[in-house]
Amino acid sequence: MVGTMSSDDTQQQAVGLLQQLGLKEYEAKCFVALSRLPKGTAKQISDIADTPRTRVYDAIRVLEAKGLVEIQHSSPQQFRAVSLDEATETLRQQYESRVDELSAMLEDIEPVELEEETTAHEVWGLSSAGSIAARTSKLIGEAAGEVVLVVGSDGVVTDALIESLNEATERGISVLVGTVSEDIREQLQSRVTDINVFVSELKWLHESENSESDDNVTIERILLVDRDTILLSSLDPSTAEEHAVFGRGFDNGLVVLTRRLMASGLLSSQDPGWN
Amino acid sequence: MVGTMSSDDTQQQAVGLLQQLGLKEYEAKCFVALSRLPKGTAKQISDIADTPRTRVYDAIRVLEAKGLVEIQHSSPQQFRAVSLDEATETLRQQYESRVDELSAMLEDIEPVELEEETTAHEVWGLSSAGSIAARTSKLIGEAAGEVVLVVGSDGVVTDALIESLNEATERGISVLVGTVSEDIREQLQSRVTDINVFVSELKWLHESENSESDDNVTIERILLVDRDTILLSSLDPSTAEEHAVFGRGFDNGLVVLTRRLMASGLLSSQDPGWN
DNA sequence: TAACAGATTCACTCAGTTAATCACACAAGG
DNA sequence: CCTTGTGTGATTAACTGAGTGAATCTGTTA
Repeated sequence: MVGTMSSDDTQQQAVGLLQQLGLKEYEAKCFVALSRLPKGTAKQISDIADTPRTRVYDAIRVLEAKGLVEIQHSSPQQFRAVSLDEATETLRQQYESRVDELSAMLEDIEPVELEEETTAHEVWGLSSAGSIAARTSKLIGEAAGEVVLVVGSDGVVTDALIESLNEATERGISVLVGTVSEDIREQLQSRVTDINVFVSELKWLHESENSESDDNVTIERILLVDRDTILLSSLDPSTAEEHAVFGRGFDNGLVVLTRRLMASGLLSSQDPGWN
Repeated sequence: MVGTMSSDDTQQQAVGLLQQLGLKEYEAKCFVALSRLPKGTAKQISDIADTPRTRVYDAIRVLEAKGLVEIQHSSPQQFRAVSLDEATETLRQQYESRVDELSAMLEDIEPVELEEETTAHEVWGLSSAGSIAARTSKLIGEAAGEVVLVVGSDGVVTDALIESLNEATERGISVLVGTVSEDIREQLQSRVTDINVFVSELKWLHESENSESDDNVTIERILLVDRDTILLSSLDPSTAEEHAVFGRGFDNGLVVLTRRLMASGLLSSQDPGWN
């Protein structure tokens, strides 16, 4: 049913998004309603937005304070939403400034006792596709000599990733990428210079894991940097979430395992029978 | 007391910002605490963050799902915040994608009944410095022939404004700007080509408004575009908020008033005795 | 002017969420 | 075996927001 969505559904989703962006339900509903009218009174908004008319005023007041709505102080009052461009720009700027402010503060605070031991042998878990992607780029950017990457789906191949890879090859880093499909292989080969991409036949990685146990989670990325840092993420089909483990240290168990794996994969790739 | 802030205050503010960015109090506190440590256990976090230890686990779980924290599944569990860069980047991207998605949806929805009458004689009010600035730029960008602007403080002179003005002069628009200080005048004259900037002696605009009534609000901007559109904003000293009125239509009362005002100001500016 | 209708504000109830505390199961070490 | 500390879950209290109706204000009409 993707692609076919009732206007009502879309509206509901927009309300949800607005709420995630910090608005209350009434505020979100009123704004969406106002976005559909050149201008409107409390009554009109109340009808369209399906909110108690008596609360429209509160909601609009908040929206006005946030710079999303303008008010005509007549009787009855008229309201109208600022243009879509202005609204998104306003929201964006508010958020940017908050993040910047926060960033500055945290930089100020950070200095506390820091007695660091060797981080070796540790394995950390992290979630959220966004932050895993960010970590991927960061690690590629920090590579000293070699990057080995296996991409499990085309969702991994973002502009940011391409950029990271190009930046790495320019630094003289050896970049070797394995993919699951010819499509992805071609795309990477053409967009990244001096890269070595091959289509992997690692069926045992992507096909149903034998029979029992794992409810067929799929490997999304494997990243091995300088043979001592590993990022491995998988896609949980039930929740559609991406989870990753991250390890560092040449003799970290996970790193060793993956290194062996990659080594065997690399050898196989030279093998004619390997495709 | 600005500039001198206890680490504790800063921490509290950071927590507040994080909450505005969508985190709960515990989540925010834990993240700030973790930002001060290379890594930490639930107990350490609980001590620093001043949150019940038994609730740290929940909070961290949420943070991990949002991509802000990574977890080492040992005993005891160890937690650590992703780097500041990664964190802000993650937050930024989440927000960006939401705004983009929202933008797309609202564009889809907007078409509802639109029977527009003449918008003349209406005066609209809007708040939020950010959105007033956005509106200012938008109006300058839409100018057909003439822009008259009075800036009441240097807070108005942003890069975005400079850009709008330059873009306007390049289109052949006549741009005339009045300022309150020689500083601002020089800055504008140097950064915008083909602009006419003068220092206004409009004391009656900026000085205490006579005696009673207004608790000395100050005029922040006056923008008159093509002699038929006006944006006038003032700064409320008690709340430090900027409020604006916006009117369109050649015979709109507010527009007429301002046009007369500007006209007299412009004439005076030619007058040697006017400074 | 009096009465009226709609517009607007305010105060209140109810429900869901979150903060805060507690009780308990579990593991490691003495 | 007891002690210490970790981790999970249940419970209560405080708060926030949704929803509703009464009170106030406005302009209009009889």
